[in-house]
Amino acid sequence: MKNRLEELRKEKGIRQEELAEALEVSRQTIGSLENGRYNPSIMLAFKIARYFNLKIEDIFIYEEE
Amino acid sequence: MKNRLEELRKEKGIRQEELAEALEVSRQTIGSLENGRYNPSIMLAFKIARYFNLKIEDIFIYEEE
DNA sequence: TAAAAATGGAAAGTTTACTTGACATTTTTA
DNA sequence: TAAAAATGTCAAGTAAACTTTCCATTTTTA
Repeated sequence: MKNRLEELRKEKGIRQEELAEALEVSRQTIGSLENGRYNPSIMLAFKIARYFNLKIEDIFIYEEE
Repeated sequence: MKNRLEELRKEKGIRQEELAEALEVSRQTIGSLENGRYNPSIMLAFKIARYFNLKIEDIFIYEEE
């Protein structure tokens, strides 16, 4: 799964740490998502989508495997 | 988080086991999702949405806490 | 209405999403 | 260009999403 997190965060002009605080997760979690080390839980995906005013599908791009 | 899994599955007239096979998870996973014992991973949520030809947000209803 | 099929759900184990802490590298700013 | 800020990433621990196995209960069918 790919995602547009880094791109969207930079559009907003905020740091990983600020996004992490807004979403109530650690900075490392944001870094790990941006760099594809793992996928978000569905709860976190919902929080991210709400934060950016987008649908989950607009941020996270599902790919088989 | 609430979801419409049971409702959608019954509309299709299929058993938990059939849905489980289609999604490549165990029957217990389907049962656990339908009965709210836990939330799906985002990968499974994507598979479910694709199976029913819906958006994740049309199946899983995010609620705070 | 008895047998068969479907569902509910617990227990114990594995994997993955998360945490905190620490330190190295890269980027920005003074 | 040196210091400060931001990011990358590892390690070790916890939590939650899965698995398989098993058995009880409910629903369907013959």
